[in-house]
Amino acid sequence: MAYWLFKSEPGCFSFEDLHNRPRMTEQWDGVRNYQARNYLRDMVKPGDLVLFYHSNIPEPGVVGIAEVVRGGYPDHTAFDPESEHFDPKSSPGRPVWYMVDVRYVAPLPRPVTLEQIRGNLLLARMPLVNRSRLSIQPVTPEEWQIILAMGGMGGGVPSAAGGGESGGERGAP
DNA sequence: GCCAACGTTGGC
DNA sequence: GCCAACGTTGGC
Repeated sequence: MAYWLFKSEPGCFSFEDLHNRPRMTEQWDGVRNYQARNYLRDMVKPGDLVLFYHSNIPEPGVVGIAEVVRGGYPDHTAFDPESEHFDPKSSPGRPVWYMVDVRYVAPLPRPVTLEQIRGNLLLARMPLVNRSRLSIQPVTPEEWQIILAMGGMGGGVPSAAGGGESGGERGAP
């Protein structure tokens, strides 16, 4: 099981939008960067957990948790000339771009801002800090724990969606 | 809206 | 294969 950070511009697709989906799932398509593509195609697996990050806003940061429910499969929006993500280099026979499906899990009680992340030396190696343009990033278990603790979720991710955050709260590591 | 960082494209 | 030009991302 691995951890990831997915970035999205909330004006395009926000964590709340994911929450408001009827089944709270979303196809994470439109990624057009080879390094991010490699992660989606080869590494992102069902059951992996995702930090949902809002970019391009006055206070960017991690706002919630999602879960991967389907691993990498060809991004069909690349095949569609009508799509803004159309790419003639990609075809069903030889797909270039890949997507995954994610499910809403829970919001962070307190969003963790980029400023806070930059301010924590233990998070200095996150790509977010010095390679901010990568839209799909791996997160180490240590970074995961730290960010959840900073967000007021020190006890870990609630097992069920919908986030009853009472009960099993334990001390941060 | 500006600008720095960085990825991609295309000429040679 | 190099490198300049260009486009995009994203913080501020």
